[in-house]
Amino acid sequence: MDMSYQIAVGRPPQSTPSLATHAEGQARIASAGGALDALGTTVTVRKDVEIYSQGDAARHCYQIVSGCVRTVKLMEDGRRQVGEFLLPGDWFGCEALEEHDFAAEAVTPVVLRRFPRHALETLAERDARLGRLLFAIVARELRRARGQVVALGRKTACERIAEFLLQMTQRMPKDKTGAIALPMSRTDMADHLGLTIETVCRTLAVLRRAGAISLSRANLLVRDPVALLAVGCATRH
Amino acid sequence: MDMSYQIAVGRPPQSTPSLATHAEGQARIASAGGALDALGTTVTVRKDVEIYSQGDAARHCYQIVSGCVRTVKLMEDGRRQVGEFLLPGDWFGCEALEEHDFAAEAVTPVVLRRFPRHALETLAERDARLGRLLFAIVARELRRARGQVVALGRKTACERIAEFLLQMTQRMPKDKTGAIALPMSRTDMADHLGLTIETVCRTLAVLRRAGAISLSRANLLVRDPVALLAVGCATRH
DNA sequence: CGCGCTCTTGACAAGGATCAACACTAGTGG
DNA sequence: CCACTAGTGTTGATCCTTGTCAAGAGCGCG
Repeated sequence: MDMSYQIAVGRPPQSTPSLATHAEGQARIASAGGALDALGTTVTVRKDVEIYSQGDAARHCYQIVSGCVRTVKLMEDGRRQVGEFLLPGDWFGCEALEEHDFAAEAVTPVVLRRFPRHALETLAERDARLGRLLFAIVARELRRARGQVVALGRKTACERIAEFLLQMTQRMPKDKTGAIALPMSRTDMADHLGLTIETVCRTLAVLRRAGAISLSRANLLVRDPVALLAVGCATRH
Repeated sequence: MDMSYQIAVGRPPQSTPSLATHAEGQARIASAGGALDALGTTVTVRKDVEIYSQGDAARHCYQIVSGCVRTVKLMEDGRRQVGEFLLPGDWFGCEALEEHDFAAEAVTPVVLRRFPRHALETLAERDARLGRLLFAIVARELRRARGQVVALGRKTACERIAEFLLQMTQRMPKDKTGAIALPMSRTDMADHLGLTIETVCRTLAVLRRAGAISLSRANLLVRDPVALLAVGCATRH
């Protein structure tokens, strides 16, 4: 079987099986062969620099090699919504119709593979596997966006944060203690979860005091995944 | 040019040009010809009956002929989120990966065209235009979901309702006075907008008193689209 | 060492939720 | 045809989660 195009669902299977269905894996393409490689160019972007703006014509789409990217919608009055955080292996920008509706910015220094959309489309029409891959990427994005809709529409601050921490723990590489380094600031988290920085801080403090996590700045260790999963956030008060 | 597959963006061009970009048109397929017609079967569903459940294997996808459909996510404790309302011409269920993450239910009596997904996929691999159509449908869904994320994450109750009313006015057929008949209940609206019924009622009352709309039960007339667009919802109090 | 970040915590305000009562409408059956 | 009932919508009173405003703590960097 030709593996030059493949979708890996989830990271290398690691721990926490109860969350397996949450592992909204990244679609990636094995670098081995494929006409795709010839189309891409490698780009590096410094921290906090914009990759494209909202409203830009959608000429390229991207796959992350290393680093973390956020998608951002800015309202005229300055309110900000972070759509999602993207990690190595993740694709973004593929789904744009004519123009990008969100901007993309580097959360950390980032290395990307950049592909011209029209070339990708042309190739996809000759190679059905690539077509399926692109479709799966967008379908996965849609599922993730809908999960966020449920979180923002119907979950409490505590539930949103617990869910977010679990997701990040699934997606990020762990050190030997099982801890991860959150790449984004409190502001980014707040704007992703539809909260304020202060609420994020306070809720993290509650979870820490409850013994569910330990956290100092960026360094996060989920001590009690079950408690986080169960978050009616027992400490209702 | 072969028109058997086409994406019509927006309804027959009707009024309110300032919102043209909002008219997140429905992707539809002209009934004239196309191998697609042979694949579809017509289905009717009574009001409030489920078309598929969340968790169901995704065997079919659908296009609405008449009526209104909602997609619904139900949490274990009964909290409910309505993903979107779908109207004639709209597709749904195409984006599912393995199983549907939301249920689909008839808001009103509904007539559907139902297509087996695997047959659609097979056909799409031979006919690039159908492939592009399916991709565009999912991309459009994704854009809509992201708009909802911004609304739920960063907009006030009043802004969400104003935006919703404008969208519905764009998408629904108007009578000679320019009014529309909202197909869904207050509960559905509330669960779509991440609010309670009471807040929906009260906010509608505020907008009515401000002269921006007139509304009795389901009958809605937007009297002052500019005011609705501008909603900082002046009546902050 | 001190400046400028981001993060944290506290006090208070407010938007929206909850609880409760009532109004309106459509449907049902006598 | 009317009365009754159940469901949906509306409005009021009150509560609570989260936002706002403010001050301080911790950390990185020149």
